[in-house]
Amino acid sequence: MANRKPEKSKDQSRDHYFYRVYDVTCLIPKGRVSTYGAIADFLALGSARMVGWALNHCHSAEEHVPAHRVVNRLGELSGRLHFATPTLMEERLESEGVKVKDHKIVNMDDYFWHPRQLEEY
DNA sequence: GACCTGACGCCCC
DNA sequence: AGGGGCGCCAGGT
Repeated sequence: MANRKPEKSKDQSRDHYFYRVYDVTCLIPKGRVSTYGAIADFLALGSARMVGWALNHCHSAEEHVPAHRVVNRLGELSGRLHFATPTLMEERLESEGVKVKDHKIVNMDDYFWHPRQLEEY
């Protein structure tokens, strides 16, 4: 995981990066949320922007990626417009027990989950 | 090939 | 304490 990927092909490393982002995203427990920065920090690859870029292509993934559990560091649903419908993201969050008010998660600190917590167990 | 933009976030004022 | 600037890396124009 800490090992940097040798350069191989650019396409391969891109797909690999996609896979890593999807993988971490799928680790977010139901009813919890994480942030672009936390995922970028955990992967130690690219930047928070690249996480958003990767998630933007999650429709290419065969398996369902719970992209609705990824928000910006303020708890705002900045990616909601990229879902099938503008309200789908908050609908999914609400259905998991996460309160959303005005496109923003209420009590973000209570729901925030950092991938690093996985290793602390 | 330069320039802008983005599902971001830190630093500075 | 709120707002703006800039770095980040890849794609689109």
